Amino acid sequence: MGIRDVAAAAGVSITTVSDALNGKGRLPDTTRLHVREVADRLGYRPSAAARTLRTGRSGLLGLTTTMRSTEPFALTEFAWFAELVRSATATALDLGYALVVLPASSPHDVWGNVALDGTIVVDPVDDDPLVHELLRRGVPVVSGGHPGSTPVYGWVDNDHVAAVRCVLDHLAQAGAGRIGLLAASDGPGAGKGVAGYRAWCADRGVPPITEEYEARTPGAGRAAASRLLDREPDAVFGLHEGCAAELLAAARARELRVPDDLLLACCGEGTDPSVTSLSLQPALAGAWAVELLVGVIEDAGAGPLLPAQRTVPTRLSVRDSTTRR
Amino acid sequence: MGIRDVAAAAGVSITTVSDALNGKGRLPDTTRLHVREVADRLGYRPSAAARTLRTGRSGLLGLTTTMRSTEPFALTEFAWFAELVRSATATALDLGYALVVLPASSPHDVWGNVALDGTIVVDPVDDDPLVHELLRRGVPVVSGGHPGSTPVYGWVDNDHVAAVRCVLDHLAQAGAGRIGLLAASDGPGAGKGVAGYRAWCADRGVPPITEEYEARTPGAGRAAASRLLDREPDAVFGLHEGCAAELLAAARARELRVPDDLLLACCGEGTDPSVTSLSLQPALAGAWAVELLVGVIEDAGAGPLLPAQRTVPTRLSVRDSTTRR
DNA sequence: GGTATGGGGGGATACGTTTCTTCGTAAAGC
DNA sequence: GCTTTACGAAGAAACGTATCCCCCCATACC
Repeated sequence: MGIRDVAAAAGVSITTVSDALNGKGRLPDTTRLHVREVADRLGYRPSAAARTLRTGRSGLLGLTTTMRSTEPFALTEFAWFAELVRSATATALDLGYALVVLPASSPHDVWGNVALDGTIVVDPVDDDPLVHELLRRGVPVVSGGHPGSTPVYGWVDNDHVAAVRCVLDHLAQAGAGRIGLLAASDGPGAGKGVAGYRAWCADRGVPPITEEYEARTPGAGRAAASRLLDREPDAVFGLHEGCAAELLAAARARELRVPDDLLLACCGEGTDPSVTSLSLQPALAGAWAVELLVGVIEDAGAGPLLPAQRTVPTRLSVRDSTTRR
Repeated sequence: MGIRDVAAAAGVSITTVSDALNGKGRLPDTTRLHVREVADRLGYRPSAAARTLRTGRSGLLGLTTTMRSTEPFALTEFAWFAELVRSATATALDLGYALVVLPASSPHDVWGNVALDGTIVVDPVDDDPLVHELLRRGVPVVSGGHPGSTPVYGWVDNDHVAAVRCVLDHLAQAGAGRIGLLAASDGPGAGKGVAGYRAWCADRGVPPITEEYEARTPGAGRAAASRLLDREPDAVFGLHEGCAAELLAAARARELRVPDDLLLACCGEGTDPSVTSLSLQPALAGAWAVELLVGVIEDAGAGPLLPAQRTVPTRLSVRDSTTRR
């Protein structure tokens, strides 16, 4: 059931059918309508594969991230990533594309088996080999998070330093004197977040109090949270999702009340509605990354466009955990 | 940079290159290695589009669900659906497929532009037109949730009646006498869930106490929860995600303590770690749906297989909200 | 009468694979 | 010496679309 059959049934040529169905060429409306009617009657559906082969466009965008184990999602930032993917999917669909989530590497060669018009790489490693491979194939790449030295067509990212400063300022204003930081050393933006914290401390002339842990190691978060509280801060800031839960548990264990004895704030999408949290707005990041990517794809050839960059704003939700009664 | 160039560079025929790269045909290892070496040196990558056109297989699975507005996810069951998608994606990748999430309908004809080897339809409507269209195209369909009268190749579903009974038994055992039910009337399995509840009540000879609301309407959940508590139950069961939060809020508003004055349990993925909840195990549902679908795809032609069905078990996590001190 | 003009439509090719079929040659079996 | 067998490899036909380019026929214009 190809375009040929439609052409035969309608008594016209293949060219005419293609033009009629795609609104191209110069055809009288009568012909156009006739062809469409015949195509409908036959239940004809054009082959996506053939169209892709011919035009070189598949309408498919890839989305990937560095991942632990075979899971396609980074567990450290599950809520953040899930929301980013949801938003990216919706935006892609709005623009006429479909989005497929792929692992950075897999036993089967999935990357080789799917034709991609472009790809979003979330948190690429430095000089990401996957990105280089994609660019070599001519697949445009936009990154989520600063791409480092990896050359890409564009990227979206939060201003991590400003974000950290925002939270710290808020804690200070709420009366905190000794602010501790808990971070997952392998979390996204960890380096910049910690650096921003140290810079802020240096500005104020206060000593930094930080503990880090590997998110992959079970129990490491709990232990680090406990170590942090050992150092007797009057406020704590969790740089990554999950930090809040660990800190709350550790505080409860030593009978510290939040916010009375300890102020608590964290980055992340705030599953706990009582904890002050700084949203990184993953929905915006996902949507903008897709918009950037589609822009690159559709403007291909329109001059040597510099890598476009967009900074995703953060949003601080002040809640009970930093509101002294 | 096609297979032709590789053939020319290696001094062999196209057939030989194809066979060498795909491990088919009868070729001495020397030839195979030589061809592969040349292909590598040239940086040759086979065209997924051409392969798809020729073989009729794209390695792509679709996943869709009935949705409100243009969002590709049903918001009522966000955590449930997100986890199902995550698990389905991972399983598909393990089996060598990629998964693309599509809306049931969209302004752009995305369904027509992507070649799918099969599709999972989550919570299809009765006699789903999308499913019929897919089947007409020859795309195998597996459904998540009972397909009703829609003909599909297989489905996965929870045993909603048993699930409800399980929770009610638990509440009764925990000392509940008057158990109220809160349900989103447009939630998945709502009909069966409520029916199961009524049946359970009938068995015991106790009057059912139910309130329903439309999840789409803002504030409806809060109002329904309040109405339910007006009827003075000593335990409440929220059939859908979000019910727990509404019920907790309503209980707090009238100074009922949980679990002392009111036992609380709900279905859902339990974002609140203090609420007893019955997980529908969306990860299992997603994985099994993919396995079923891939089975259908790869056994195509191996006899007229009856629709395969798998029942996803539920798991009750008993927590503080139903544990009397 | 000859030639622009423009609407309407068809032929043929290319996109890059996979695979069916065929072909030659050399060793082995009778 | 002649037929089987097996091996190694190539030719060529699809798969279904989009599109470049050309052709034909009126009408209109000089």
